[in-house]
Amino acid sequence: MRNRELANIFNKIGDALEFKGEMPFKIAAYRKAARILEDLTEDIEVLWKAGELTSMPGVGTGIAKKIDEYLRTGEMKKYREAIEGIPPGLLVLLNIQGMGPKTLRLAHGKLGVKSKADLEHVIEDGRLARLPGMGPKKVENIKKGLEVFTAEEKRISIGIALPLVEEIIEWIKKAGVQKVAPAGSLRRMKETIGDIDILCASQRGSEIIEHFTNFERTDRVLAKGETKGSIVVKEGHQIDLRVVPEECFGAALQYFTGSKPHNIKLRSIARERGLKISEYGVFKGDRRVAGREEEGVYSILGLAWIPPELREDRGEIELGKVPELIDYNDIRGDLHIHSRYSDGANSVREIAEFAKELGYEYIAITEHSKSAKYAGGIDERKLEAQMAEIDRAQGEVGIKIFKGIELEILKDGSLDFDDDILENLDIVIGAVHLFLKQDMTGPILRACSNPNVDVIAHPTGRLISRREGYKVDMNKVIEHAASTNTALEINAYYDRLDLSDVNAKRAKESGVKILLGSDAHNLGMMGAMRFGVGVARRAWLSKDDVLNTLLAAELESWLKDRV
DNA sequence: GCCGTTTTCGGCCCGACTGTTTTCAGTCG
Repeated sequence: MRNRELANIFNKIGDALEFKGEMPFKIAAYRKAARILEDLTEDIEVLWKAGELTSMPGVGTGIAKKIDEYLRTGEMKKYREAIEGIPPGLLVLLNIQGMGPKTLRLAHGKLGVKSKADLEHVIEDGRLARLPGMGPKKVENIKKGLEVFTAEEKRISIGIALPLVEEIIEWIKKAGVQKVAPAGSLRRMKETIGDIDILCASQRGSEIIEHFTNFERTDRVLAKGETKGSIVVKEGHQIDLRVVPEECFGAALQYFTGSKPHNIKLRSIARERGLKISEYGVFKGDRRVAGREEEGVYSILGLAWIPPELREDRGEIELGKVPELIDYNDIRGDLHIHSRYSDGANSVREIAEFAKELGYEYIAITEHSKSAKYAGGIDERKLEAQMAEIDRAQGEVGIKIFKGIELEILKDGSLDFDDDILENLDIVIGAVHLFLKQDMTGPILRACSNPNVDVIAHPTGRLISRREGYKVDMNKVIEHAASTNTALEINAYYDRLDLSDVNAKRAKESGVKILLGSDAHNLGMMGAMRFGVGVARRAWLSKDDVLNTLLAAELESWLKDRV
């Protein structure tokens, strides 16, 4: 897949043209093309070979020609021209808060700034502040931006952000407000979150914000006004709170939830209808015609309310009706859990009892197998012993416990246990934890072909913002999983969330069943299931696409009959 | 650069904030 490669190039063209002061709409067109490529679930080369590049809205003849040129020759003349004369390392400075294209061009043109080091230098010696239009405050801002920039790329996993936000929302409620809600990418349940946005309805703006900034783990207060406050908590994450009047809450929630492309499309629909949308409402002339409720914003545009997880401008607006999405309450059980037998912290019985508390009808215990030495993988004898314990716990707790294994897929695609062992298990989850440096496509395909392997766990092996994952051709895996009726897992552990939403969407479209597994190693981690559900919703999955929404008996027969 | 049966040209989403200005440009979300 060269989608991302091309997206990067178009983004860089956007940056370069912006720096050079090119027409804003041209720049927007390149950025839009980049985004389309990032979101594209199909391989761009497939569309290219089929001559269907311009079938993507946002890709016209100009962009299509450039994609074609690049895929044919590995080069793009426009890109070369765009970055011509711009020192490498200059454009990344556009990512500094407070540093836009105009300021950067000024600093480059007048002071010869070519790098971050140069920039720091002209800040220190005061030359930047003396440029026309600049001043001490602006420079101070850029200086602050530089501090963050150094520690850049610290998007937070949804698994960290959501509990933190819930805690802060509880705190805000103590100031006596009713309506408080997360917004932004957190509300859209994106796998990682940049800024954390919270919205609240009240007439007492400054009072609420004062209270907000006194949150117990506040490290620094960045801003404190009547409608907006901004803090950095001790863990280093920035949280923004906005306070709007009650009658604007729906419009503001819609507005701050985004995504940006989704909102842009809504506003152009509004414009066609002679309406104007802002965070204060939908207006016909000066008259507010919607804005108290989020639903109203959509309905006045002739649209049904769209779940936040879908708001990415990936066709959800044109769809005209709300697709049935899976809900957390549809989940009847967790089928990827580790106990003390391998590297988990709890006994089978403790897990079963906790699962019952969560309202589950069933679970599966899936230890690591023997080659996973680092995780205390179990051998055949220990597996045998565990089966007896599972039978006992099942009788005592009164919840269906499937006997499973998270089976190591080895270098050559062979499996850690023999088939006669696997045949006696209810569920076998094939997984790669070793040989992370090599291309694991072949081994995974071979594992799918084994009729005893029901599921492939965390198929790419990525760890969000820590590890890219092993090499694997997901197109091939999805295709083969579809033909062997092997399920693919959305691993709900917040560092994995693998399959990603994009891959899961593609898998669904190919007819592959999805399993949601917490991969829990202690009771607390079982709660991660909700993050997995978030990914599933972003992937447009319905209840029918996900295996652990089935009743125990239905699941059992799926596992037996799937080949 | 993209787009369109009211347009093949002339539009393209919107508002706040900030700091630098004496009326507005730049940046951000």
